[in-house]
Amino acid sequence: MSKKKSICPLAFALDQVGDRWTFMILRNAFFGMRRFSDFVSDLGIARNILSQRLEAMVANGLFTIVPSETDARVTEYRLTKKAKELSSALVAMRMWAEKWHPDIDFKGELIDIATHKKIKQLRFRTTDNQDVAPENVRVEYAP
Amino acid sequence: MSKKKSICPLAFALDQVGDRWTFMILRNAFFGMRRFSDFVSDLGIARNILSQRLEAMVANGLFTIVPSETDARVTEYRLTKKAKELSSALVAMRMWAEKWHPDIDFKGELIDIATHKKIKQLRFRTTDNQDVAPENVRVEYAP
DNA sequence: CGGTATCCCTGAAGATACTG
DNA sequence: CAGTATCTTCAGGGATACCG
Repeated sequence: MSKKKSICPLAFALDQVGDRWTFMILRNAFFGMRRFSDFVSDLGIARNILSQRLEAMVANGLFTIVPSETDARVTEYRLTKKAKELSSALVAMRMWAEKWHPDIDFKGELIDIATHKKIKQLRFRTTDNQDVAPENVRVEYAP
Repeated sequence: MSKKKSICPLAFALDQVGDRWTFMILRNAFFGMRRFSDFVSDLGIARNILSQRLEAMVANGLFTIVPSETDARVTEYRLTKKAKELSSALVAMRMWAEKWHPDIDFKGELIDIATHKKIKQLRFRTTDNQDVAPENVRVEYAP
């Protein structure tokens, strides 16, 4: 490994969330998990490691620490907007896994909370709001 | 670490592409890279590690090995459809990085190859083709 | 060219005990 | 409860030499 300041956005993103534990922590957080001990017991992660990850995630603006309103001794890790917007990437990975491994019995389904219908595909939009299929998206470099 | 057969689709996906090198290899492959030595020299990855990764990726159906048509001695790693469809997830991560770190000078831009317009947002669609914004997508569990 | 076979070594993860 | 502080282990990565 050992990459310094990479100009690749993907590498950059991976610097922040490319770690396996970070992903799993995020996943649990998306499901409403907010407390240190809950992460420990659910993920089976060592306390010191979790501590490191959370610290980094706070530093990267993925979590904000908030004292619980109900119990003063309890601290809550709340997802920031930045973190929440990463869910699209996780959803994309989930859809991919479901599509290519239909044999596996995954739990849960992606739904639109407004209409309650199942999510089937991912799309993109141009700056002028035109629909674009994923396979038509490319990275282009200016000379 | 140490997760066996996890029922979480995200964990499952990470088992296949959750490794840093795998991500970078994929990225390069999306840009047309196909040969062993090219990955070695561009990524700076150790040969044995690259070998391991490629082997796993072939086993997971991300690459197919094809003898080069131009040079018989050369082997090509070609992305499968499965791998290509993962690009959506990478694009999502790229968009996220660009949005939240506009200060960074990332190279290249996402464009629609049909109209050549810039890609701005990611959307989803329900099974009956209705548009859904990312923030309205949730995972729901059946009792 | 496209790997395989070794050896080494570091850094990340785990376990555990302790603290505010 | 939510961490911190240590200690230890081990596997993953790097370097290098070699092979078909």
